[in-house]
Amino acid sequence: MQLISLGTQYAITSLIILGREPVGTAMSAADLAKSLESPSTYLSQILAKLNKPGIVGSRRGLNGGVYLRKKPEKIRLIDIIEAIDGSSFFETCFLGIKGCGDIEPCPFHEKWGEHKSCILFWLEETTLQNLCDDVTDSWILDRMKFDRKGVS
Amino acid sequence: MQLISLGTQYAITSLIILGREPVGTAMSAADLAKSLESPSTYLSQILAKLNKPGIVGSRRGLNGGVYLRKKPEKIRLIDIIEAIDGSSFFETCFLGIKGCGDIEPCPFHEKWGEHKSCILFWLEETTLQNLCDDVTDSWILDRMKFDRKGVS
DNA sequence: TTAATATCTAATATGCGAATTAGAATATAG
DNA sequence: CTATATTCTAATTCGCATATTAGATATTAA
Repeated sequence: MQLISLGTQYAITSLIILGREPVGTAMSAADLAKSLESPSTYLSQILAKLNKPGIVGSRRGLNGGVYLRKKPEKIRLIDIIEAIDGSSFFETCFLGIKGCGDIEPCPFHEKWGEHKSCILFWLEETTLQNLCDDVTDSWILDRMKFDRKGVS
Repeated sequence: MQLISLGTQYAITSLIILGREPVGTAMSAADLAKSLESPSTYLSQILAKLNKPGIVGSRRGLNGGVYLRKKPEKIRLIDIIEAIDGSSFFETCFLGIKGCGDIEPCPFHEKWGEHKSCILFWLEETTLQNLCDDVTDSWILDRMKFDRKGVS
């Protein structure tokens, strides 16, 4: 059991790597995938889902790749999660009872609602910038497995 | 995405129904399954997992079934969840980074840890008795789809 | 214009939890 | 003892999220 899917985990880690470069810097899905040890075309598909909400853009061809379209402080964690997983986690009943709601609540409705709100608030206020700030250089270097051009 | 599995949802609802009867009252998995609209042998397997931790016992044969072995106020929600789903939710990293921990934390480690602790505390202090108390008669009747012997 | 590099798209495969099924074992009532 | 009700066990099937693959399309550098 996980709150977010594997695909979203890949996406967030990719964006943390991307977010440490100047906005607009492109990285290929293949390079990012090498870092994450994930299949590159699969990562490509995942990152493409961040295109519609305007989080990233992409360029085909030589020196192309995926790049941020917003400043990291404008990208909220919840936006990334919703783009890929949707918002089902925040909408479903703890007991899986259909029809559960304020009118006919299951015995978990109120308390579980509080917990969900608490998590939701956190995901809304946390930005990619916060994540990039929290990450140590050694942590990120451990995950930069590709050869960066121009970096010895 | 869900915090608990479908099987655990079935188990909790079954126990709520059982918990409203005197301790020791047996109900067949088939009857309970009718209430939950779940396959009965599947429910049987799920409820069997509550046997080892001493939450329920079972009797084969005519008038047999599954019965509570503890008072509802002694059965904690967390015990039910761990018996079926295990405790992976409370042990895994938000980002799925292996090696994530206090020593080499991922950028979510601390905050996510707080949220998990908060939920864990709730699941530890909530008992089956609490759930049975919170449930309204009409709610439970909606879920009692089988013919109860001796009840008109 | 050509070769190399990438994304994009869609179809397919894989793996795992969920669900089903069939039959064996056990208990009870009469 | 027999018929019936029930759990127990293990094998199988199903469905979906995850992952892979192949080919089309686009871009750039030279």
